[in-house]
Amino acid sequence: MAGGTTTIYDLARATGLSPSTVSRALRGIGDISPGTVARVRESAARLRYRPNVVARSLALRASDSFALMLPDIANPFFPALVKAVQLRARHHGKTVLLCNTEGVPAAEAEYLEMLASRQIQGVVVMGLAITADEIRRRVGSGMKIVALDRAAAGASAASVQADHRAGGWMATDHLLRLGHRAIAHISGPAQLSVTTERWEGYRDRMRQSRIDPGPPARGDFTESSGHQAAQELIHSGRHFTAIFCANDLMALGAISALRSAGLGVPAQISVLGFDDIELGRYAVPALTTIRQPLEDLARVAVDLLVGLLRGEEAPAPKRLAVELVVRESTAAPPRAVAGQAATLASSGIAPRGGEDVRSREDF
Amino acid sequence: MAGGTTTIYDLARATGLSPSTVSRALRGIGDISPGTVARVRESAARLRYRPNVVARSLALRASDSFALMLPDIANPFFPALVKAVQLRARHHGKTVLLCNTEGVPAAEAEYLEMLASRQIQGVVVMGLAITADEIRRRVGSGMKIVALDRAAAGASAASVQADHRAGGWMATDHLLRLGHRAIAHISGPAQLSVTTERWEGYRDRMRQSRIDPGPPARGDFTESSGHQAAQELIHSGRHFTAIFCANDLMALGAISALRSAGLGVPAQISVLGFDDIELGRYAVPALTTIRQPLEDLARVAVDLLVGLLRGEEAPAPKRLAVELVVRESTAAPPRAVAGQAATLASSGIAPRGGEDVRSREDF
DNA sequence: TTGTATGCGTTATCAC
DNA sequence: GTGATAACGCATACAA
Repeated sequence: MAGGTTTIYDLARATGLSPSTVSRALRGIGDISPGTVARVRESAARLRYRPNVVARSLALRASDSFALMLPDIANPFFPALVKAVQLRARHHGKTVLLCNTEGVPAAEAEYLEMLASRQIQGVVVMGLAITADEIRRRVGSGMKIVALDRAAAGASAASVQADHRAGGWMATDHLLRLGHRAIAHISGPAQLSVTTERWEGYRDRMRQSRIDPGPPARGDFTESSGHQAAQELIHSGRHFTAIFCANDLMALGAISALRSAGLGVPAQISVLGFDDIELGRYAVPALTTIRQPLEDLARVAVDLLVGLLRGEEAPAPKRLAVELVVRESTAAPPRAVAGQAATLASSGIAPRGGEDVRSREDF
Repeated sequence: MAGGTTTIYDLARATGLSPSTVSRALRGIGDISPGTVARVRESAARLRYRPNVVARSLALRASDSFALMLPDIANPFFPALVKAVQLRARHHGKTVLLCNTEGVPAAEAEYLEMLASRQIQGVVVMGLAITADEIRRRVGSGMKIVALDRAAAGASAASVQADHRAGGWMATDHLLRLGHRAIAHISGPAQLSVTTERWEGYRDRMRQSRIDPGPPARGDFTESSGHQAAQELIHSGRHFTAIFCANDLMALGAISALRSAGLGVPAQISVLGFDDIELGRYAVPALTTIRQPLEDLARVAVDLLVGLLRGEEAPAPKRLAVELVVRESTAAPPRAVAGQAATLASSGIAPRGGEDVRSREDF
């Protein structure tokens, strides 16, 4: 045990066996007698043997970890997902390397080089700027890719996504059923597929009720962008009694802006988010939202990746159902001033009426 | 270039040099002629050579990454810190492995084994259950440890912390200056040093004004625990006009509970947090809080660790200053009902008066 | 300034 | 069932 660390050579010496037998006994593969296995295990425990993962990776030309690339861990949706992914990864005996790209393509490319350097052959990507095909072009076809909550840009990648379009549809439907007609939408970054899909769901449901959806206000999924978008909406003079925000964080920002402008939520304006982050539950008012199945997404993504790593074929893209969670930020539109509830002029005390209305899914 | 990857042997063949010369040229160490360096670099670029970090780690018996262990990445304070740490790590050419312990000692131990297996010899720990000495006992003295925002439990570890005690003091001082006398405290997990220190700052400042601080309500730094603690405070019938919460997340939870109970913030009850998480800025009301110098903490911690890894001695524990950030969740206590503002009986409309008061630091 | 030989700890391919 | 032996790709002591 040179230098304090025990190796299989030490175990070989201790047991009177050969290194290769020790190696096999430790991993329980090949034909080894139960007795030897026991002996090896015993002295491994006694000598506090710890396998050297680095040496193993070198010999195997493969690592036991994979990467998780995401644009911004500061968005509360992602930490929860990271947790879920790590949990599932451990279930497979894998560790995950977190790569924060900040949405900048250069960082993405740099990370990919890094992964290749480390013999890492699998990556779960979320909201990336570059496509799976570009990834392959950069680091070779050995890299297994699973797109999480994002259209598989490039035919060959496996992917799981929540059904964002259905989510947009359900959100809008909920507001329409409450009686809203003037529903604004604050969307996310234009290039992201989730942005488009949530918007399409909204648009389709609006059109179904013969209402012109109008152009979305543009945000970037941060709280401050939601705040700002809502402010612009207010000052534009555009009429609306509800806002469907493309994620919870922007919804929180929007609520903040509305209240600062003297507009009650949900008394005057209803606000609906997307994701169902923990924070939304404790916000005041508690956020009505579309829940993404976080654990399921993580589980499916990791399992998919592990499958690819084992050499399995990429299955067809998977879609997971979302769910409407009705809380307190949505209510019926105000009765009296229902023509201009959202203009700055009407920022006094709201007429009661919306507060206690709770909606149910009943279709 | 066997199997698609280029090695230094390939470069040696391409340049007519030996592998060791190539190795040195690539790293720019030893005495090598400028000409050979250029030649090596050129063919490295042409053959798309990528150093195999795994092989290097094996040869060096050391990894180029370090670990960041923290209890719960779902707490918004941590993602921001993770970002800052990763940023600084890249500045040193290091990558960081994120270890989420969920506060369970078994997970901590398991992660430590994992680190040792990977030849990782440095770790930045936050809010861990086990001490630095226990870490050393487990994985040997080779592990370099930097405690971040936590007392260096065990003499030998380096550490950086914000000045939590001063923070507790400043928070309480701010409330006292606004005119509050009955100030409750919702604290964190008892075994954490930051919990104790923040509480001590609160206690000292209270005593300085000859007010009995009373026992703190106990939370665990989650929003829901803040919510619950505030509820219990309300139902206890105990009198208070302000709450100093040991972190922002609990403050947000407390505000939620207060409002649900019909208590206005800050009109009836002032609430003050700790950390200055992004969310607090956009909450309604915007959270008054004690700001921790996130980037500085991360920078100092990483630099400290890199120093230790280079064989430098652990310097004395470092303390970084915190800062009071006054926003909207604190105001003067209500005038009229100043005797029982916090009981459920008085949950009607609050007397005005607190709303527009803005405090300044003026000492 | 450059080359040779060896080791890092493991796995895999053979042979016994 | 078990044991030699040769990779894996890089770094380094030593020799030239």
